[in-house]
Amino acid sequence: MQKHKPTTIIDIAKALNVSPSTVSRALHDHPSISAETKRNVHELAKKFNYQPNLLALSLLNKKTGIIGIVVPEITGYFFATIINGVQDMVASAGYKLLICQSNESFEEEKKLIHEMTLLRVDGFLISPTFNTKTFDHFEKLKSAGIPLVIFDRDCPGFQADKVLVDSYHGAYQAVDYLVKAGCRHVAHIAGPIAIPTFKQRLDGYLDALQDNGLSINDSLIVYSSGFSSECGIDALTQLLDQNETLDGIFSVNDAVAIGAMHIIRERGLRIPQDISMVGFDDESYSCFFNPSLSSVWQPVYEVGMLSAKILLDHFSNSEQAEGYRYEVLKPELVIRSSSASPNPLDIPRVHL
Amino acid sequence: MQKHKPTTIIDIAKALNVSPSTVSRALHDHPSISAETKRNVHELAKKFNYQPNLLALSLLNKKTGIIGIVVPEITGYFFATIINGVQDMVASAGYKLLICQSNESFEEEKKLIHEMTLLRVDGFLISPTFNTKTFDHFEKLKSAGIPLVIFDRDCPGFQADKVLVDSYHGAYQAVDYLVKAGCRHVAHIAGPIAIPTFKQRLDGYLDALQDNGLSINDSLIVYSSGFSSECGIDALTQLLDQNETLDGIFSVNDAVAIGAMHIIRERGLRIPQDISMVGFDDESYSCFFNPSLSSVWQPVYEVGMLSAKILLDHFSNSEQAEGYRYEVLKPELVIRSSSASPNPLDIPRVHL
DNA sequence: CCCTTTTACGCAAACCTTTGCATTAGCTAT
DNA sequence: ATAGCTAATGCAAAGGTTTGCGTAAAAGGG
Repeated sequence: MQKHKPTTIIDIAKALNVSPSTVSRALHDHPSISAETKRNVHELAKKFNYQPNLLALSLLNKKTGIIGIVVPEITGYFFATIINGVQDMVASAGYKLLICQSNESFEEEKKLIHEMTLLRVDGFLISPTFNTKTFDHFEKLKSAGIPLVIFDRDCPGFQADKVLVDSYHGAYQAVDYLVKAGCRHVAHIAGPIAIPTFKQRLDGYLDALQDNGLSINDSLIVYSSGFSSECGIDALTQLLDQNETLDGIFSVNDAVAIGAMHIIRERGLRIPQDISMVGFDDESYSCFFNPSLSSVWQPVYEVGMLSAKILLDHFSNSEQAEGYRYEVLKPELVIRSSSASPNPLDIPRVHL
Repeated sequence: MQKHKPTTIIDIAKALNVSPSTVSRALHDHPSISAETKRNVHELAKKFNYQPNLLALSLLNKKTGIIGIVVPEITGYFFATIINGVQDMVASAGYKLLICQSNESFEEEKKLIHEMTLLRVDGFLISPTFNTKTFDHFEKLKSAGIPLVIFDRDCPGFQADKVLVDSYHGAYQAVDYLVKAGCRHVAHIAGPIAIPTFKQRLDGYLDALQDNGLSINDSLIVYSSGFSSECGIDALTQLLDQNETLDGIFSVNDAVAIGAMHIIRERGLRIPQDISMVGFDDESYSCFFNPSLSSVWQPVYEVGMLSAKILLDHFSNSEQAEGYRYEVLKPELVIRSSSASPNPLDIPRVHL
């Protein structure tokens, strides 16, 4: 494995006894280069397998063509699909994507952003950690003139372009549906309400109950310590041990819902006859559970596409339109068989 | 959003009336710089918020500190977890990761590798497309002296460092278990056998049957057109429509198995009483199905860690040990309740 | 007081490419 | 013949950093 150093424009220039500038111009088909020189250059470039050094170019142009994306995790349908949306959008504009995971660590997030700044990425797409309460590291980007778009998770008080999903609306739909389907004692497995997204889901739950004339029972709200199925197990164990009357559950996400369903079955209860269940996220496997899990679908791919689009707009229209974009996409309730039908005569509409 | 250009070492030099070299040395704590100068430089660097330009450095050192990883997809537990393993390993060595998806497209794979070469990534981790039959683009990397490690999917005939999982062994275990549990008519939902991984799973299936003295029934082998749950639905519909006797299924992966289980239930058959099921991959949700899905777990995270480690070794020991590393990791059968217990008295061991 | 070290720093090259501004030669038009 | 033009190319700077080597001044030794 002989390590040739890559051919440069200078190598070609020497071999042809011309200057590097001539070679550069020939390769770019500059009009003031003779046809013969061009031919020679192209020929030699092919022969030596010349590849332009993008580093040198980036240094010169002060742009790398790389977009940095920071997500809390890539495992899981949600962020992976957002990344797909981003990828597809930026690739079509000739940009490359540098993907990093913060693993929900604020320190990691700061470090990653810093490192990517050193690499001179042209812009950022960021979905902040749940532990991101201060935004100095984002402000730094703004004052350095590096465009950024926040997606999926809001940063209250921080001004920037944002692409979010209307969690409140999704939650409201889900709970409203449960109530209209006959549930009178709907519980909520909530996420940490310090986080806007989960506060919104809780609010949607509360408002939907109240708008339907149901009173709120605080002991039907249980807070999950995390977002894995194991947390769902814990949450539901806690809930059932309270012995409250209970005929419906709105879960903060599908993974948790699945853990919860496991416990429901284990206690000999039936879904949806005894307890209806609605999740959030519409994971790819949710429709294959038994019973298939009703869930709130989010336009994840679109979030990715739109975020990327907004970022790309910064590159082309440098004349920064005043103000920041604030886009809120609508989720959609997908009804399957884990929740009772509103009209007992209806057969549940099963989505695959 | 005023776009300051970033401070350079030259700005500091001018402000202090010294040469850039002095600033550089001061920042690197070079011994031949006076304590006072160092103090001044550091002070000003902090004040101006100086950030070294990694592009210039990369250009100089001919290394970027970036590792390129090309995977067929990032959606899904398998590759996402491998990436986690890689990430953790390379981060500890100070490398950054450029993640790209080929979407199982050979052309895309070639294009991505080419582009990443232009960006001068220091090395590659590649899991080839199912459509990658020729390896010229890999050979190019080798002859350019760029180290690469192939993982998860083998490239027959191409010499390189490889980290693979022993699919044959996993499949053999699964089918051997099904037979010992009493299944006499074990079907296999196979992947495309043009791909070594799936050929191995098929071979494991065949050998396990024969070693147990069972004959092979070709109509019990059905080929799935893909790897999603929808494909499992198709495959099993086809299988059941043949009306063959059938009491066990070994599926090419969990997603397909889940689609298959859906159909089994729909036809009024019971799992595992009528048909036992074992999948492959041990997805994170598999243990929450009803019944929970037995599966072959693969050491995914370890594949990532080891692949990255081997690549990193190339950077430190440039004195290339002769020959290529060829690592084959062992998968492990995880028995849950979708498969009958070997001894009817045993209660199935349920893994969470 | 002079020679030798040491201390502290500057110069310039190297990494690779692009591009505005010469520069050269050959031609045309006057 | 000569100014003016065009065609084809070269020069050099710029982008930011590191580093071997050279050098000045100060310090030390005899």
